[in-house]
Amino acid sequence: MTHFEIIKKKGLDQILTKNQKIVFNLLQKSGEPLKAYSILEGLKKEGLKSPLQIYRALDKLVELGKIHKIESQNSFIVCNNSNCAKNTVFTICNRCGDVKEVKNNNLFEDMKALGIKNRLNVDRYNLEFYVTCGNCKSN
Amino acid sequence: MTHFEIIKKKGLDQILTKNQKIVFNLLQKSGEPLKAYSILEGLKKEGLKSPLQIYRALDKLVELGKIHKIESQNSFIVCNNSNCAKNTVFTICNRCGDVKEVKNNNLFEDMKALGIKNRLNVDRYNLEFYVTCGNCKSN
DNA sequence: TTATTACACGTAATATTATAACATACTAAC
DNA sequence: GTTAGTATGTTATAATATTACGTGTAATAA
Repeated sequence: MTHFEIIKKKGLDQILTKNQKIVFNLLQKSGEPLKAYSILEGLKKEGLKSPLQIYRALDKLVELGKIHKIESQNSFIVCNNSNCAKNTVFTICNRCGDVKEVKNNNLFEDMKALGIKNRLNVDRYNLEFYVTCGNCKSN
Repeated sequence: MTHFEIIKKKGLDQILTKNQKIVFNLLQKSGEPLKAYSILEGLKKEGLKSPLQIYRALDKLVELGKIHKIESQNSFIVCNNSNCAKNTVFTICNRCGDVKEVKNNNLFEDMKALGIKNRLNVDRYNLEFYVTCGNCKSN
């Protein structure tokens, strides 16, 4: 096994490159979903200048499963769920857009069973629950 | 009850306007997901000229539940499922991007139960199964 | 009747999101 | 030392979506 293959095998522990680290750290610090161009804004001071630098890092981080893309918002959020295997379950508030990753393990088990039951031969899934969040409900 | 309210109540049977009809018919004829700008291309001959004309029609059709948006592709497809209540379950092929709306009623029941079980107070959900489609598997 | 409201439509300009194309550099494998 | 694989940097451009403003039309309210 070559050095590269070893690193690839490590998956989540793969060593991040400079730009990947910078982008990942910002997302982690934020804790909420950020858009590519707002990440770029936030990282001008780190020397990042072009959208492509951001998108390349984001693509890689998604591929590694360290972050997820919320498609309906074109935003990115740090993965909150060590054993999601790139499957994603989010709640998204209808009113304020607030996003939370659902971590409940039973839910992941149930979803897996659902794919099998329906013979869909699923590699991966993305589930978005549109809800009214607690905050919006009380206001 | 006013005339407008009556029409709104009718929901799926609401009378479509000229542009909404044109866009819906193209989507229906196509049977597969189309993107806004390719819809625009296809409808130049019908006199539609600007993206906004397309987006306005698409927004309304989504709101009425006559079509769905596939967020990860920025594409739109005719709803295939009379009782989906705007809930969506798609299979999306990892390789060729082919999209199919899943119609299985038991699946919708199971999803509903899942939302309740997890106390997520779900208004609506979108579920995307990433698969390798039959076509791509055999090739 | 005359406002007024609610929509639908048309058009131009612009904003936002994402990628193509090309050049350079680093590191590991052979 | 050469090759392959990957990361980086930069400019330009493509693809997706919305803002802002103006017009028309039909239903409702005064």
